[in-house]
Amino acid sequence: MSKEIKRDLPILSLKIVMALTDLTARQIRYYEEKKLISYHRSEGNQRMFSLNDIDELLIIKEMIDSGENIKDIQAYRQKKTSSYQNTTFKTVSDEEARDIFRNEMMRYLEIGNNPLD
DNA sequence: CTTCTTACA
DNA sequence: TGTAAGTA
Repeated sequence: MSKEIKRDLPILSLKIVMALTDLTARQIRYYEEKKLISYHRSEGNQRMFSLNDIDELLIIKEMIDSGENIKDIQAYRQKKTSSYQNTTFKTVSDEEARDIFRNEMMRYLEIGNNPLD
């Protein structure tokens, strides 16, 4: 049996996520509305989050705090999702994965979305 | 008590 | 984004 934690399992309540990310319920729901994050519901239409969701929320929070447009982040995620099929995977740690994701996000936001163009 | 949606400031 | 209102 694996001792690995299933980080993609939605088991966290909004309250916990708020405490873990320092985001308000309003912000989290807003990000969801803008499709900045994928979401899952459970009994009673309650939002449930996974550990991976926490990571993405933290990243998005940084993006927004650093003044990025909702639209750019949204565009990035759509592109990301649609190009997953023929991707070569290699084993990386969660920390590496988060780092890679953040860099990709940063790079994407810097290229082709420059207001000065 | 916690969360949800809708709507207004 | 915050918050009030009426629910589930």
